[in-house]
Amino acid sequence: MQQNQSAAELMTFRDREYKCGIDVTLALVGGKWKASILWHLAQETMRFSDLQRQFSDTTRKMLTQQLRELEMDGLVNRKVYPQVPPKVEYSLTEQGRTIFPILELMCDWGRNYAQAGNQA
Amino acid sequence: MQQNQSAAELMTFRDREYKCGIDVTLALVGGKWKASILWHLAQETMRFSDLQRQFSDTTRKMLTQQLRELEMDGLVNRKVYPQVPPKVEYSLTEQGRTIFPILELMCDWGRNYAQAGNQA
DNA sequence: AAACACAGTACCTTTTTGGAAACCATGACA
DNA sequence: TGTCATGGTTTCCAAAAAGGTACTGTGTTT
Repeated sequence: MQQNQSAAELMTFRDREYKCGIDVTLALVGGKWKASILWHLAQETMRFSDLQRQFSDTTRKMLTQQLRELEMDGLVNRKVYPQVPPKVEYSLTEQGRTIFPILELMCDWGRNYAQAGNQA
Repeated sequence: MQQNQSAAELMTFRDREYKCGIDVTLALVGGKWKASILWHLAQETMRFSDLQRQFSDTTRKMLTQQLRELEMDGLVNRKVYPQVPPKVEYSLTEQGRTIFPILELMCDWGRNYAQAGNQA
């Protein structure tokens, strides 16, 4: 009497098990920066230094860490131009683009929430 | 040349500032349990003990903590019946229900991702 | 020969989150 | 009188996430 929508199928992702797609999604984009990074990359391909400017309140280390994980998870492309000084461009993969509708809703919902909250 | 969609307006929520609605949304439901809790409550009102059964891999402490925060944030109702043994029912508020479309998308997207990933 | 630009890496510390185990309050019930 | 059920709280500890600072590599320019 408890298997209504997701039934008994467990999902596996990076050696962990998840009962629900929501948890998989959060594992992929639930950190402090990933969703925003994807959102920005959805607007345009960006170099590492562009991202640094956009996310000026984080460190290079955090950015590269998050980008590496997004890349491993197949959501982001990393293109290195063999030149000096280096040039590296980040963009969304096909799969990365499929998450856009969620980000859009999250963006609107959060903004509405903040506005409503401030009026109360 | 950088203000395309969210412009210069900062959002405030619980003494913190956010540049983007996405970050607000993640602050509200981005933890390890909150999104799932909302998802379950969207299906039906539940007593605390029901939630404990559904989330058998977490502790009472975490559950109450998350529920309290969701309540403070206006997403969840807590109704106490004055009887012994106690009976407490949790349900979504109006505002809590507005997040349902996001959760639905997240559920589908995560499930698709997990399936596709397992075939690769 | 020295300095610069870009895109990092390495190492270490701090903060946040999650979790285990024990304790509490109350009225009903045996 | 003692036990049970429900819905918690408290304290302490471990793990994970995030952050700070310094260092690296390499062609090009000065």
